[in-house]
Amino acid sequence: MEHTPANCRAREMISRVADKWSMYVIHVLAEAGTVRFSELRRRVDGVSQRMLTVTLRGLERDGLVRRTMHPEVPPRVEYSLTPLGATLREIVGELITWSGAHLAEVDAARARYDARAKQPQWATSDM
Amino acid sequence: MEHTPANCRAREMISRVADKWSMYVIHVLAEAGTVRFSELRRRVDGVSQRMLTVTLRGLERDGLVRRTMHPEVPPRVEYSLTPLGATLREIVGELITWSGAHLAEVDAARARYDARAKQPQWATSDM
DNA sequence: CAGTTCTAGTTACGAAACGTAACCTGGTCC
DNA sequence: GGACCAGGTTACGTTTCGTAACTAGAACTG
Repeated sequence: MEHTPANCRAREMISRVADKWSMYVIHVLAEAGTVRFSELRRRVDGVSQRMLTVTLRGLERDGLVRRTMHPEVPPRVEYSLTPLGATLREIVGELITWSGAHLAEVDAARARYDARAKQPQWATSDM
Repeated sequence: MEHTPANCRAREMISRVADKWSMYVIHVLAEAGTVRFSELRRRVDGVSQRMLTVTLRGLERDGLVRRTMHPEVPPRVEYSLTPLGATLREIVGELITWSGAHLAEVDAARARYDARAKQPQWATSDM
């Protein structure tokens, strides 16, 4: 895979989508279908109201998420994945599956790394 | 996919790996095989020295990247993907492919969104 | 023999992103 | 008339990030 224009732009796309919340939101929307803002906030554990707004705006702008506003009082706004978002969702799903599958290995690697980091220099690196 | 312990931790894993530079570095390492620090810096376009160091440390800690230091002067340090990193690489590759494939759609969606955003409220939403 | 060059970082500091908490809208309930 | 609802926005403090300067120690240069 060489440095074609497409994968140069890919870098930009990845920056856009590869942040903490975007993937999480896509995943939750994929699970839940159509969801209201506050329900989404409840499901995306740990997200702040501001970051959820910001993330959703970005995803909406990129055509990954559809935002439907019902002009009522109190307001009702529903979010769902667009077809485009659904295609990305599959990859996010794989990433989650991967995480589940390799969790133990990562934990082990971390433990090893941290143990080694605690050792001063003079510990012979006989690994 | 429910909220099992594994996919709860998956959230943590995603936060870890789903940042701008980690994916990019994994991708470049996958392409290049074994690479020295400065070569990597040249290939990962736009990364600062500090962020490359930080990113590599994180990936190394998680067992995704192997760091081999040759105690010479000037120092020589080589980085490569571990087998674990290689499995993740496949998903990153898919994400890049996706980006290339759907670039035009995303651009179009952005243009639409931005055009609409410029319109004041009184523009009837007859899309 | 003093000064420059090399790599792979680290440190200091300003800028940008992020999280927390308060406020806003305006119709309904008490 | 005050509290409440949902879905935000704004203000502000903290954490992260990017830029630039500095470090090591040997080798090469003048």
